[in-house]
Amino acid sequence: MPNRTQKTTIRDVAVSAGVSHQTVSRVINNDKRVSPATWQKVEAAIAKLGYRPNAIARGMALGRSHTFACLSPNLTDYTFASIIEGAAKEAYLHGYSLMIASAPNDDTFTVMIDELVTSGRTEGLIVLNPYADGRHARIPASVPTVFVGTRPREGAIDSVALADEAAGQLATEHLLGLGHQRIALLTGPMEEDCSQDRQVGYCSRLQAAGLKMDASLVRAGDWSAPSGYTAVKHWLEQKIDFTAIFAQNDRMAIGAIHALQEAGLRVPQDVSVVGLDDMPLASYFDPPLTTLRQDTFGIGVAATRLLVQAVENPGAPRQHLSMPVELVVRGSTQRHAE
Amino acid sequence: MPNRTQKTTIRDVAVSAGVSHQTVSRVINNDKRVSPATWQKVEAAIAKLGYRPNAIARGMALGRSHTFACLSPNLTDYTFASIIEGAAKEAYLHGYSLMIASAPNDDTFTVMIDELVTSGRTEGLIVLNPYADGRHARIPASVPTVFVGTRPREGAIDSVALADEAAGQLATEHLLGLGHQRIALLTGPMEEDCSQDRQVGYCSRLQAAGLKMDASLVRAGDWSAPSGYTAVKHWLEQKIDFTAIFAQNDRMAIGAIHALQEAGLRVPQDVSVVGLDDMPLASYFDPPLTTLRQDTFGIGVAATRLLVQAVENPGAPRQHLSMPVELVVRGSTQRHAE
DNA sequence: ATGAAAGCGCTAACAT
DNA sequence: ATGTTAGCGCTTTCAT
Repeated sequence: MPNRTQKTTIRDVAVSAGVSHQTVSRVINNDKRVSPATWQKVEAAIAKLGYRPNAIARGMALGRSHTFACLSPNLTDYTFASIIEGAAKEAYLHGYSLMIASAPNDDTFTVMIDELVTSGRTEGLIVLNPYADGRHARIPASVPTVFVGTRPREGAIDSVALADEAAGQLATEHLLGLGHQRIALLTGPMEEDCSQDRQVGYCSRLQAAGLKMDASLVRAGDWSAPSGYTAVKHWLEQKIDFTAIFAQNDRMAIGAIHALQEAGLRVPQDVSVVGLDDMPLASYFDPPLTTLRQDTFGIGVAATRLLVQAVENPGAPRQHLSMPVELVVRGSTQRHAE
Repeated sequence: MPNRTQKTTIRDVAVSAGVSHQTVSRVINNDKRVSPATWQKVEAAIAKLGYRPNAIARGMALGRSHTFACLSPNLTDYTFASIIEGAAKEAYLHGYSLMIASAPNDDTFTVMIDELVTSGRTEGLIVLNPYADGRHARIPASVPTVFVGTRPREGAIDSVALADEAAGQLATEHLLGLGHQRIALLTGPMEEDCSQDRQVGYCSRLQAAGLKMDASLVRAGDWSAPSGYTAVKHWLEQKIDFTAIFAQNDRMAIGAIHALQEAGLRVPQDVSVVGLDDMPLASYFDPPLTTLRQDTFGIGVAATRLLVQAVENPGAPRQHLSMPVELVVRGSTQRHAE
C-alpha cells in the first residue's frame, strides 16, 4: 500500500450525514437542488470531519487539471522572476496552480514539455523567451500556449511582448535629443525577436534623424554584464568613435559602464549610457542608470489572462499584446558637450 | 462536455495491439512478466498511436501526485529565485513537478496551503523563510515539509539554513582583523531566525575580541536597500561613531554605502562595509562589494533532497542541514587607518 | 429533492 | 504470460 494519509472522502461525509455521496457532491459544488435541511446536515458533517474535496480526483472526473506550466530560460533573472510572479498571482486568482521549470536549452525544453504537457499535468503553457530555435516546434498543437517576449507566431499561440521597436525608438530618441550622433548599440542575442526589434527601432530613429547607421557601432551580447563589458572593450580597442551607448538591457549597460570607467572615460560626461529593464537597484549604481522601464509583473499577469481565455474559450481567436515601456532618466545620460 | 482533447488511452492501445489494457500497463511500467512478442506488439501500438501515459490518472490510482509546492515570500529576490531554481531542478530529477506561489503574509500563506496542500495537489512542501509568525501553524501535520532559512522546528519538519551564526562570526572577524573596533550591525527583521543568529555570531566575535557590544550600533532593516540607507542616515544624524558596517544582506549594504557616500564619506577609506549573499552584480557597484557568498542554488537542491527522503521514507528521522558561507573580499573593506 | 449507475485513465490484486 | 475485477475520489447522466 502506498503512503496514503487517510483522507476523508466524499463518501465518509455521505455516511456521516446519512445521505448519498452524490448529495454531498451537490453541496460542495453549490448545486441548489438540495433541500435546506439536508444541506445543513451535509455542511455539518463536512465541518465535523474536516473534509476537503480532492482537487486531483475532481480534475480527473472533469478531464481537467486546473494547472498551468511556465517554462523559462531560468528563474533568477529579474525580468523572468518578475513575470513568473505576476503569472503565478493571476493564475491562482483564476483558480489555477502554476508549475514552473527552467528550460535553458532545446533539450531540457523538450523534456519539460513531455513531463508537464504530454503527461497531461497541465492545461496550458506559458513560455518565456522562446528563442527562434526549434523550441516551439516541441509544443503539441493541442495545448493552449502563450509566448512571452516574441513576435506573434503562427499556430494556436497567443503572445505578449514588449513594444520592442518602440522601446528602441524611445532610447534612441532620448540620446538623439541630447545631441548624440554616434550612438553605439549593444543588442541581446540576435536569435531573439526582441533583440531584432529593438534594433529596428534604433535604426528607424537614426534614419529619421538623417544619420546613416554604422555597422561597426553594433555588437551583440548575451544579456550579461560581462558581455557588455567585452563589447565596449572591443569598441575602445578598435578606436571606434561614439558618445553614447544604448544597451538593450540593464545588465549589459552596467558592464559597459564598467569598461568605460576602467578606460578612464566618465559616464555620462564622456559617454552616455541607456539601459532597458529598470532592474532593482538600477539607481544605486554609479552613475544611477538611465533606462527604459518595463512592467514585467504586468506582462506575467497579461500572459496568464490570455492563457485563461485560451483554455476556457478555445474557439476565440488568438491575441497578441504589446506592452509599453517608459523612459526613466537618471544619471547615466546627459547632453553631448561638443 | 468539457474541453477534452481526445487523448488516446491505455485501452486504445490495448485494442490496437490486441491485448488487454493491463498488459499495456505492464509494458509502460516495465513489468518484465510480458512475453517479448506481445511486448513488441504493445510497443508498436504505443508508437503508432502516439500514446503517452496520463500522469494524473496514474497518480490517482497510486494515491500520489508526484508534485511538490514551494512557498516563498516572493519570487523575485535573487536568493529566493535561486533557491527555487535549485529546488525545481532537483525535483524534476527525482520525478516530481514543482508548483510555486508567493506568500508574502500569513493570509496568502494560509490560502496557498489550502489550495496546494489540503486540496491534495501536492505531496510535499518547501517553505522559504517562514518568519516566526503563525505561518507554520497553518501546515497540516501530515504533509512532509522542509523549512528553508530557519532553525530546526518541532514537528515533522526538516530544515536547511545557512550557518548563520558562523556567517556573523566570519564577517565580524574579517572586520576585526582589519583593525576595526566600532562595527555597526545592520540586521534583517528580528522576527527572522537568520537575523537573530547572524547577530549572535557578531556578538560572540566582538566579545571574544574583548569588545563590549554597543546597542546603539545595531539597527534592523527589512532587507531592502532603502532600509540600509535609512539606518546609516540615522547613525550619521545621531553622530554615532563607527568605522565599519556589517550588513546582513547585500541590498542593505548597497543602501548603506549610498548613504555614506551621500554624506561625503568614502568607502572603504572612511568606512568599510561587508554584505551577505554575493548577489549578481555585487562586484559592479562602486566600490565592489565585499560580501559573504552563500550557495543558494545548493540550498534549494538540498531542501528538495530532504523532501524526497521525507516523502519516500516517512519513518526516517527529520534532518537539519547547515550550509556554509564563504568570504569574498572585494573593494568595500580595507584596513582601518588610525 | 435525492439516489443509483457509469466512467475519467490508470494500477493492484487476484485470477487463469 | 495474460486477462478480469475492483477501485482511487470525484462528477455527470439518468432515474425515481
